[in-house]
Amino acid sequence: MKSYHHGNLKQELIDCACRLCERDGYTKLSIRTLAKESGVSQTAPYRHFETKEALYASVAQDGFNKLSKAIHVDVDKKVNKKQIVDMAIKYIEFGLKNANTYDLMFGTAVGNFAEYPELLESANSSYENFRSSFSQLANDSDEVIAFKCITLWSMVHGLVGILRKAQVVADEPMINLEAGPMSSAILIAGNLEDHLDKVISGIVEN
Amino acid sequence: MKSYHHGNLKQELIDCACRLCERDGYTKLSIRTLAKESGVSQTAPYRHFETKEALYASVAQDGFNKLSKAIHVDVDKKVNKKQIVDMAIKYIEFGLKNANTYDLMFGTAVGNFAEYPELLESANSSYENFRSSFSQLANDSDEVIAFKCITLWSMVHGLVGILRKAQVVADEPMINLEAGPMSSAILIAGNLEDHLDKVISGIVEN
DNA sequence: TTCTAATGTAAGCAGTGTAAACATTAATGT
DNA sequence: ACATTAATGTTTACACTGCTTACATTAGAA
Repeated sequence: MKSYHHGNLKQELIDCACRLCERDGYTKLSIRTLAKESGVSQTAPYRHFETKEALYASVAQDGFNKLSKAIHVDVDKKVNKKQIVDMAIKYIEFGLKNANTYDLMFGTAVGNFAEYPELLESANSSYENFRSSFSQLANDSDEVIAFKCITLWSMVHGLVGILRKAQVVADEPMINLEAGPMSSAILIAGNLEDHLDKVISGIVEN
Repeated sequence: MKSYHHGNLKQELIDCACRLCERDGYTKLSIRTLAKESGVSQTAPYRHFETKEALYASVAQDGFNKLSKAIHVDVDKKVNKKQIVDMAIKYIEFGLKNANTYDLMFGTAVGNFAEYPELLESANSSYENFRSSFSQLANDSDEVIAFKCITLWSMVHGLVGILRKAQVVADEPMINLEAGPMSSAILIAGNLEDHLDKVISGIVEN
């Protein structure tokens, strides 16, 4: 016998939404199916999410939290270039393995992060994770650190996008590139570490 | 008095779709309003586009054609680094000024370009435009050219994404960045040419 | 214990993509 | 020139969507 009140609906909706978004892409997600999945009436989710965008925001937030973990570098030991390269690789792997969630985090489905303070916080926290690694690398001014940081971020972010467009599937051998534009992305994919090492050297050594 | 047959419906639908997609974002576009706009019944578009995705493909194709024009470099004169920097700037400007169309070109709304040969052709042609400039820059092997090319592409592609997330509005002063993550993107935006010059030097000079 | 706010349900609106059956007309083959 | 066919348009309808409104239940505060 189930009670009238679910008890933990909000979290269950978020968890379920994260799963479905990543599996089918966020466009396929409907609030109704989500409600059904949680065994609740089709309008119940609206008690916890004013709009569908608000639900997306929660999924995106969860994505940023996972990204933070994925790219985390132990800052106790002194940070060197190799660790930055590792972080970049981790970032790219995250983007490729969680492609649909990544869309939600960096696409336009959530228009304005400022409307969702928790999401904004998580996003900024991911950025801060990224940034703090740079801050330990050299005695740069804050501005230089920020500059290097945003340069690398846009670099890896772009790589995620291009590698996906080249139809690379993360945990498969890098095949099936012939049909897509930018097939030469395979040149990078096949030498990702070398590639990043080279580019990051350029950024780090100013 | 209007005739039963429209005469030029397909092209009119594409033109209208391009306009509306860029104005409101492709998610807001409905086939019905598109049909109404062209003064035709709500299912008439299906005689020209099997699915909504096929319509998106046409809009994306148009986007790639425009991109090709935007980044075109006169290859008669010898290509130098400055021209590559210019091209990169043109690319980024295109991405920021045609943000919604850009989403269609590089997002997941059109899943597999191979299903739309004309789109694939236009996309590859844009890439070829990009590539040919590099091929004139130095006596590199095809592989090295492809490598440099895809490196720069992912770079500018990433910048477009990050600058947008930082809420930069292309033809406005670079303001309103405080609320977004990665606000430091302004550091790049404010020095775009310098930034690109530096990064491109690293790529070009191997 | 009573009252109120939080959380759930039921019914329904306006809008969507798209399929099926039918209407009109342009193009084509004899 | 005429008949046939293929292309292009319309009508109707289905299943689905996000979301609103009015109402039901219950948990927690007064």
